Amino acid sequence: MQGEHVTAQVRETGEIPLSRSASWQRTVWCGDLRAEHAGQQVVLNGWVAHRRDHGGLIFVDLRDRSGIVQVVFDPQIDAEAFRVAESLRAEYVVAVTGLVRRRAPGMANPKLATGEIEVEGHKLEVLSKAKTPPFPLDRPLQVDENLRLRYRYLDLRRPEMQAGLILRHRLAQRARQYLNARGFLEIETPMLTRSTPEGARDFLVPSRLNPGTFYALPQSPQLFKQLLVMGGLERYYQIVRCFRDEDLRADRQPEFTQIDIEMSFPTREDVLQLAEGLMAELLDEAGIEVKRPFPRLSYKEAMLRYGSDKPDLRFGLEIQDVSDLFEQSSVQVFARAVATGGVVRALVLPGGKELSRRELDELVELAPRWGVPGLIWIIVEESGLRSPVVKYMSEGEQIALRERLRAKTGDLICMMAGAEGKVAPAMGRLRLHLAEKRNLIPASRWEFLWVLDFPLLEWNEEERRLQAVHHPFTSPVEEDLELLESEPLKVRANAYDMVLNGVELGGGSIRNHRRDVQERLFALLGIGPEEAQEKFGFLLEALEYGAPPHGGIAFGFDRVVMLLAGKETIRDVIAFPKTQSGTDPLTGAPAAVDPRQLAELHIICHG
RNA sequence: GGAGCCGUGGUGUAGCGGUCUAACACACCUGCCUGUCACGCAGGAGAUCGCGGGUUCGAUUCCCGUCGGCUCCGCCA
Repeated sequence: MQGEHVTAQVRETGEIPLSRSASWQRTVWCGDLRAEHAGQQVVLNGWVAHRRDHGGLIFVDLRDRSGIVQVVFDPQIDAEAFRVAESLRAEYVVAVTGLVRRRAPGMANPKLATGEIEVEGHKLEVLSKAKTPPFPLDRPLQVDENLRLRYRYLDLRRPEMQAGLILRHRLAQRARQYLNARGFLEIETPMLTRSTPEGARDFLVPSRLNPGTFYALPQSPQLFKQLLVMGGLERYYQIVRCFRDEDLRADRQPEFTQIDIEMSFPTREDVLQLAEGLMAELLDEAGIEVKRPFPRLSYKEAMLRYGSDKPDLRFGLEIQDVSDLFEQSSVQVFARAVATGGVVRALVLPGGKELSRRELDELVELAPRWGVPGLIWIIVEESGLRSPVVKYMSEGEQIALRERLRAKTGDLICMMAGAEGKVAPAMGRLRLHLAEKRNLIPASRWEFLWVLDFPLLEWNEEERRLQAVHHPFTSPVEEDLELLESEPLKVRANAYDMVLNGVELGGGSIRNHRRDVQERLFALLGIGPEEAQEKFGFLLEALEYGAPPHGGIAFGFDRVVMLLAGKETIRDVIAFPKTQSGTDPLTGAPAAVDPRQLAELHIICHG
């Protein structure tokens, strides 16, 4: 890029080149100008951000990717340039030739990086006129997102949007640099691949050459990266687009980007260290220092203490088990829960006495939406506990509860009882709800953690079968291997998830490199020998030709950028994202196609 | 598949059964203005209140449906 060269020269020598090959081409970027450049002749290219017309003097804020600089047009300096400046409007694209000069004392603008100087306009050329933009580009944004997406090229001119994409670029480069330095090779994998059972819904691509058959876009390059290490490439990475045809969320798009990593002969520890190092590097790029090693929690402990497999550790409100205190209780919901193998869990909101009766009732009403029938609140008063249920609780239970929870006067205790699988996540929701409501989440903290020892399998009630928690290629923990057929739900996986501030950033595992184990897993997942052979035969076969032990991890790159850019949705760090209904208002995708195209693809559409 | 919130000049909002002939700010247009930087001043133009139906003497306002956006649940190995 010529512009980059311009910048390099300016930064290294402070000298701005006199000209480019064409007279209107920039010799320096707007945002690079400083007091040291005063007295130098420059040519600027950019967009008119603002025009302030004082009648006899016109100020123009000229914007390019690097920033904004003020250009002054004075009829006594150049009458022709002044005349052209009078015709300028917002977003006109111009070339300005002029002289950098220090602003008069008291005239500097501390809000601008270039505020010490301004450019005296000598020549002004309009390269491109512009209609009035449909929404303002110069102030904190509050515009319907549909409109922003329809005019994405305008939205992208906003410095805030550019900052997100620039950070994204820098993070991607830093990741590559880190992995390159550790012997990882960036290798591309197919976008047109085969659909496999398990996992998310695939996007399908019809094959013209093979009527009635379809490619699938990859949900991730999982199998290919395993085949690459089996192919002896040892260390692989890719910053790669992945596709999943599921419903969208603020942090989920149908196409998204992963930093995908796989290596040969690693221990779990090797992968964790590599991943921590990578994240530390990326946060450093964003000017954030992180504490290492990252704390680790087992899945079980995470569910107990935080009611989530991706706990937000920026605040407390830890959940505690109090089942044992209520085995014999006259509080029926508690006693019955314990008697039927369930649990009683509690958390303390310090100072929660401030909540109004109305707010407490609201919590009770929310409980069913979190999947449990109810919630019991107890306020710790100086005189004792106050709660609708307190009359059923014995003196001993009250004392034991307070001591166990270390609840102080003025605190609120929230409790739920029932099956552990229901209560734990509901308590997790409650914990997040209270933290948000009470503003307990500090914005500028960066709390990483690893969640380890996930179960390998879980029961899918709807399909009445076992399914992989992570994916079917994850290996079981060695000691648990013998339980695989007898007690499959107790088998732990060699898997790990990295969490930052309650957001799942990435996950991975040590894979199966033994065919027999992989086949046993397929069998448990209800994939019989024939189906396994048909759909995964290539993998099973590869496992027989000297597959090294291997494992890796993949990060949701959009989420990393989102968090580091301080955004609330990954759409703000993706140049051209889709709406929640999966459409692109800019291009109109998805759209109907010509019947001839369908015919060629051997496709007939219904409805 | 489900729940919630939103939809009013170009943008963001106010109005929540009748002086609404729809208000305000910004943007836009015209004029004035030589030190502004979200310039200022004066004037002007610009809206079938997302769409369809219903209730009512009367609907931007209430109800139902529908479309679109967002948030969430389900879903996302």
